Amino acid sequence: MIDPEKRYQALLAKLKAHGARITSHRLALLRLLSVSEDHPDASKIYNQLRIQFPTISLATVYKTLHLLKQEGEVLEIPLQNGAHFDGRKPYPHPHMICTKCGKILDGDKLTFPEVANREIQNKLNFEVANSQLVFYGVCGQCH
Amino acid sequence: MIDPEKRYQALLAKLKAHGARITSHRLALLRLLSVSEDHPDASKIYNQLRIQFPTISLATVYKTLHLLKQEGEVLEIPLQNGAHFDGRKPYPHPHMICTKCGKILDGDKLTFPEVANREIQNKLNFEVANSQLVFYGVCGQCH
DNA sequence: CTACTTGCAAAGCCTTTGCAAACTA
DNA sequence: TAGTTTGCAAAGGCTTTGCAAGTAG
Repeated sequence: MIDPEKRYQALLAKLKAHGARITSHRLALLRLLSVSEDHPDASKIYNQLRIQFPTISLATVYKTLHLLKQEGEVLEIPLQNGAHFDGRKPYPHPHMICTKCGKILDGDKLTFPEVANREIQNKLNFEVANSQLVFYGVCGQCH
Repeated sequence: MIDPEKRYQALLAKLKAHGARITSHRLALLRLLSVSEDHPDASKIYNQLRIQFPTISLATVYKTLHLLKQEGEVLEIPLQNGAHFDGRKPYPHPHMICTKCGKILDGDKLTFPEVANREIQNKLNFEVANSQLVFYGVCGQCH
């Protein structure tokens, strides 16, 4: 499990180390990311932050997400209808999307990516650096 | 290996069975799809077809691709910078994208997706119906 | 004070849609 | 002829960018 407070501190430390300015909007975004288990998209983050900061703009959300992505602290999950973001587990991992309820499950404990990378290396002579693995189907609750 | 002529005939038969009208633009698009091993995007298809049909529009390309997708005869590969299409192997399969030369390799002979689906089913109780598996890295030629 | 950050509006991409004209069957 | 398909232009959704005003350090 990830401790939201620890994650928040880690994100904050990274921003500071990078020399970025610490604004209230950024702090709120870090807080939101460190708590969110649901892989929000930019628009959802924007709407959440707007509750506390009515003047915040979507552009600021995108800019800050971009910054965190560059620092390797946010994982972008590009889907057909826009990108979703994971600020708790910023390393590539499989995602399972339930086509009934829309939930996005994490597959960070699955071991098949290693099998995949090995097979791709051996059979295709292709050196995998990164991957984007999305599975669509029905989750246990919906089934 | 896929025989382009056979694939072309199969696509054509499917269109006819669907009751769609056979236009010269559609024939040219089918021909192009059945020959293309490089997973073109809509814009590339459009530019190729424009050589022979200078008045064809991008909208027509999208509409015809949509039709073929619905018939299950074209696979859409959604990437960050737009969708690419595979009209030769319209079933889901992994793709390897070389970050040096941009080539998109097919992984339709790889076996790990079965391992993946089984692991996801067993560990997460999630029933996979579909998947979109993209690996980024360096291909043999570029390495 | 200086440089970074913000909000706004505009623009960029890719894709879809509405509609009258053209065309297939 | 009837109904589909086409090209065009406009609009849609998501994301980025330019810039003047605001703010952190």
